[in-house]
Amino acid sequence: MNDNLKKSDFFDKVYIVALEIPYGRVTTYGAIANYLGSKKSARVVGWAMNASHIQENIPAHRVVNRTGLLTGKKHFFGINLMKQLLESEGIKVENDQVVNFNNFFWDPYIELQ
DNA sequence: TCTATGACTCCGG
DNA sequence: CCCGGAGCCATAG
Repeated sequence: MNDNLKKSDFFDKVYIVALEIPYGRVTTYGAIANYLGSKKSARVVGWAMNASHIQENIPAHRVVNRTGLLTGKKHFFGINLMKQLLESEGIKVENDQVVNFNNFFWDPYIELQ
């Protein structure tokens, strides 16, 4: 039926966009939601990230909230894992927040067009 | 079916 | 940006 296809559609898109995030760059839940056409569905993007553990190679650590705060860090195995992953990519994280976030921000709506 | 929840965001102060 | 309040939408129970 078309409903099972429809159900995985949004999550699948989120995963695709997440995989398109370049190394050493970060984006926001709202940016992904906006790219998918539902700017208001930022929380759902968070849900997709929460369920992204079923998928492999999903760089969920590159997705932060609009201020660059690592709101999802507690959902990683280690509390410092998200920070470590970002810093390993050259992104400075201080007090659970990305330093110079605007400089690393990658907007799929603009980059992917 | 309905209610509650949340890895969010926008708005006004 | 900080703070409090409201809106949004898919999932879980």
